[in-house]
Amino acid sequence: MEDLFGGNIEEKEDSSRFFADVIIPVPIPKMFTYKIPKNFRDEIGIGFRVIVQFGKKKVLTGVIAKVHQKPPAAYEAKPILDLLDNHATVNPLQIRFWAWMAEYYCCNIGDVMNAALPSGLKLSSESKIQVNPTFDQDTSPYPLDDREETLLQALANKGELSYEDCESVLGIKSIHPIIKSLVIKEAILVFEQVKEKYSPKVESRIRLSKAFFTDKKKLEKLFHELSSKPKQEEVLLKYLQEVPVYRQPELNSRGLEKSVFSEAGLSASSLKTLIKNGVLEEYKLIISRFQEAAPSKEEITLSEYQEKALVKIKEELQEKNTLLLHGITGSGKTEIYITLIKEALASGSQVLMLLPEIALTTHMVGRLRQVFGSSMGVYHSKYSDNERVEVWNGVLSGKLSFVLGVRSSIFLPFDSLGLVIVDEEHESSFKQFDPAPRFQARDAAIMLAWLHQAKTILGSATPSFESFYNARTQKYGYVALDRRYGEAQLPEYILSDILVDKKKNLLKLDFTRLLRESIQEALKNQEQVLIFQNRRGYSPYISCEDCGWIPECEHCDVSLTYHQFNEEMRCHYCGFKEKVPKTCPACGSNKLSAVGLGTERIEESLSLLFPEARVARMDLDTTRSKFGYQRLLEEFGSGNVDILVGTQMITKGLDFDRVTVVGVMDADRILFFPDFRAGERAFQQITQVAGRAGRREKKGKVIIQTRKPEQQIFHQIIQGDYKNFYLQEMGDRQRFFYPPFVKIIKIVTRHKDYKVAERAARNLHHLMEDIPVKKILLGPEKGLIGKIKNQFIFETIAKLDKSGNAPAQFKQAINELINELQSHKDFRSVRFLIDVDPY
DNA sequence: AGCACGCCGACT
DNA sequence: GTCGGCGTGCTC
Repeated sequence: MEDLFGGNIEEKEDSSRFFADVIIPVPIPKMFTYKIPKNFRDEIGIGFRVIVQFGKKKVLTGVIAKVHQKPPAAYEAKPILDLLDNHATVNPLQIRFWAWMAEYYCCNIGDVMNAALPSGLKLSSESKIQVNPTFDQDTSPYPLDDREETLLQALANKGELSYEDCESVLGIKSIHPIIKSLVIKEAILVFEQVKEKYSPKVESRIRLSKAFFTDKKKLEKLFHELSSKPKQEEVLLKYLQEVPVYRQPELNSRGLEKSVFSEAGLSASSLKTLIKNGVLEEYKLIISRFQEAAPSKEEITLSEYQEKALVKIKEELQEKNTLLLHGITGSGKTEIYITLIKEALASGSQVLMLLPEIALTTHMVGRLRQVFGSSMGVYHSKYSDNERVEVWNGVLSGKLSFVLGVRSSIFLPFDSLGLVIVDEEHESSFKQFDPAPRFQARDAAIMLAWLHQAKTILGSATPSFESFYNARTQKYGYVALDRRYGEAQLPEYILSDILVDKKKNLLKLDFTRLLRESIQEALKNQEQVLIFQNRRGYSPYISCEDCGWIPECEHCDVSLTYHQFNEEMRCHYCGFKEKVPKTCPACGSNKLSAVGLGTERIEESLSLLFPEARVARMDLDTTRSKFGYQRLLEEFGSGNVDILVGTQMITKGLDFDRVTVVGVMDADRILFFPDFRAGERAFQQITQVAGRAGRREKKGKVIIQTRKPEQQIFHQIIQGDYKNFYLQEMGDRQRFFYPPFVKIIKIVTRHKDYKVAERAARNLHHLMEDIPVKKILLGPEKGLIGKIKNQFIFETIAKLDKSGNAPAQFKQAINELINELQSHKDFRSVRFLIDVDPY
């Protein structure tokens, strides 16, 4: 039977699968429609990765979002070039999640795809060259120079060369001109080759060949022959010793790791000979990059107190989808998490647990690994791309049903989440600032859980005001753990007045007498000390004592931070660095001095004040390497370090019994930061770092250096009075319209020309005033940092009514306004960024 | 975002 | 005369 188009019924079956809307990893607010070639119409589906041509030159990996039959009206769709998968790499739930994120955070779905897929799952297209088949050197009108000849010769041998190959063939860096010239002379063709970036880890293994394995007589004969070749005999014996194939024949198929032979000091050439003679055979096995670890059988025993909390959590989750677990440091949240995770897994659900990046290398991972073994995937930003692809595939195949990860792990291909935990939910690092998508992983995780009909638990000792507010207004469930686990006692807080000590001349190298004496005593008792200062480098800036000159970044509107260890001044915004000048470039004076306090300088001061102590520093500069953070932690944990100086990093997960003194160098720096959230952050940071002090039998001491000890917030921190602090701050938040009472959307305008940036921002502000939504607009104001990377920055803040669809309406309107502005020639090169819930 | 097409200055 | 600067328009 034939249909109208002359195809038979079988073909009609896939007539609904002519076209596909494809997500392309480019910042364009659209999906693109491609034609599905006949030969994979039956296989293709949502979430499959495909190769498509995009534009004239680019070949990209796309993800199918929709399959349909509607041909695009305005253009001829290009065909999909290839199908990369025989299964969906991304599931339909994820596509919905991506679409939600693009809409909510005002970015392109391609941006979300870029953030979501590990780059190993996106293909790279590599430019390669081949000989032009129509080229004949003898008849060519163009003469070739030596280099071109060499390249053609190499090409004739190899068939094709990548640009890198060309570089190594010619031994020079700039091969582009040569390739260009050869293309013009029609000697070569350039083509794009797509290649899979992910490469599985393979292991060489050795096993006995089939002939010898099945025929024992043959083996005996072989040993007879080998008696004159002791080295080969040794190798074979080693194999039989390690793999007793005659007693357990099934072992032979897996064989033995090749490296075993070399590690045993056996001859590699004898092994080679045995392989050549067909006695042994070598094969490759794809192995996991992650070590196998068996889950422990240990029972988690909860204290009576924890047990009660657990019951309450389950009760609350009957009614509410999200729950705030407000547990002070050391209250035993981890055991409760473990119990809940185990139960969720036992019921067949998947579990995702998010941690801020700096907390992910610590105690918690080790503890969970102990319980869940290698059935738990870990997704960390310091993992290589191959490792990430393996976690992705592990989730996809169902091998990993529990993942512990940083904010980007919300993008893993879960299909049946039952529980999502966000620990340390107040941490600002859950918010991605740059690039798009500018998402808040905690909020996105709640959305993700909702898509899966899963439950979310937010855990923190110092909840974000948003979450606490949601708990108090009954939107979230709420369970508090306000007792420390075991016998650990709450630390004693002492405020130490910097100004008083300064007057009495007791302030030495920025340390008050109280703090110095406390450190001294701790050292005497062989105890450890933590010093917290949220500023890395030696000092925030250098200044000329005679004329007041301060070195500033050439590209940004900030002073350069002085790093003493390499005598450099660095910009923490763009990475610009410069040597410290010998004399002041403004007045020639040589009295240049470092002003202010950074971790490096504190480290130095401590070595001067306590020459017998072993001091270490933990900040971005000392933990850049993959294991830098872990190494420092181990050093400190093993007692090789007496005093640890650090930034935010030390407020997380350090769980050491010997810490009895915690010093906060400059509490005012946190408190007087110009931001409505400064108080909230100060409370969180000081409480968190204080939580590191004194855990078991001994009470810890927390010494806070400040110039304004009378501030009420200190007394609330000291009393652990989160609630009253919250209530008081919330009064201001409500009066002055700040979150969580309003929704904030920040619009950032950037341009290399100050005037253009300002005018664009003003224009946009004007246009925004007419959006028919109840709102308060602030700005445009020069950014906190007026210039970053040579781009001037202006910000406008919109405060919106949270309820109803005002935010959605507003976002849509802004997008239209931005489009309108950008079609104007003056503002074409202006960048507008929308940051939803910027925090 | 890239990348091609297109129109005006300093170089062989 | 050309190489190349980056303004602007488009990508299924």
